Amino acid sequence: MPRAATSSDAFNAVAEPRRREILHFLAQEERPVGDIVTGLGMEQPSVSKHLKVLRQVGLVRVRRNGRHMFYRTNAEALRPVHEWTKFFERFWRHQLDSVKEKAEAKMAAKMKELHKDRE
Amino acid sequence: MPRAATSSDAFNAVAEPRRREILHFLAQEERPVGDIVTGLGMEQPSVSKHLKVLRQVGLVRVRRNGRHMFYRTNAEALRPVHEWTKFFERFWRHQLDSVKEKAEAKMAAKMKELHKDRE
DNA sequence: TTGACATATTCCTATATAGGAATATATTAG
DNA sequence: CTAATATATTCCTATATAGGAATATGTCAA
Repeated sequence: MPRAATSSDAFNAVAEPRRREILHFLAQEERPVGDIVTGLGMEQPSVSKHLKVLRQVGLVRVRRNGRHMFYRTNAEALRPVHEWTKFFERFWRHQLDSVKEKAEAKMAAKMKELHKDRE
Repeated sequence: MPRAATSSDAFNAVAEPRRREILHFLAQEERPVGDIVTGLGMEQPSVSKHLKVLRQVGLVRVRRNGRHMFYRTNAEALRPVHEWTKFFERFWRHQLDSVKEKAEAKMAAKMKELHKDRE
């Protein structure tokens, strides 16, 4: 069995760095494809293909205006990814705490040694 | 060019649902491979392969104890994913706000109509 | 209608899977 | 040492890419 399709869900779609760049670029305001091409320095067919994947998983919305297609990021579709990682937040917080504790213990040991010298 | 390797970074590694299950399972405490196999109902070779990918991107740490390999999730390695999605949080918040505003506008229109009837 | 512009699609190829089956390696118990 | 247990690796195959090149589709302007 091969890997799940890039267009199967947000997790797979954002695994590609180029697509993350595009989502960032389209986060603030809608933009035509040409702006993405020049703005991010990618090939036009490549951008169109990435946009297709992003559209399939609902990460971008499109609106046509004449010959221009205006794309914009649909942030809502990123929530599942954010929520999933959020669950682990408390764990890395704890990890950081224990690193901090170790550093403090080390410092305390050093202070103690300095005291010894004075005795 | 094919897709970037699953072992190239956390984004690619967590695109696979099975690997996300494993990370969740190993978040609270370290466990031997056998526990993952029975706990999540996956094939043993499959679990070993997924663990290898997770190890390569630093998402899990291992410790040997006799014939058992104890794996645990290294949540810290998920921070880049969390931080990247966090940037979009304000956008989906705004989206929700505008939905809310529309709902409130609708409600206001209804109230106004009721008032009209009384006149 | 014809050209010019904007975007999408098709064709091509090398490559990295995920899972299943079989086997290899490592470690301990007796 | 040998058997048993725990985990890892190898071999296999179908499949979905990402990017490059070429081309198709769609829409407007004159």
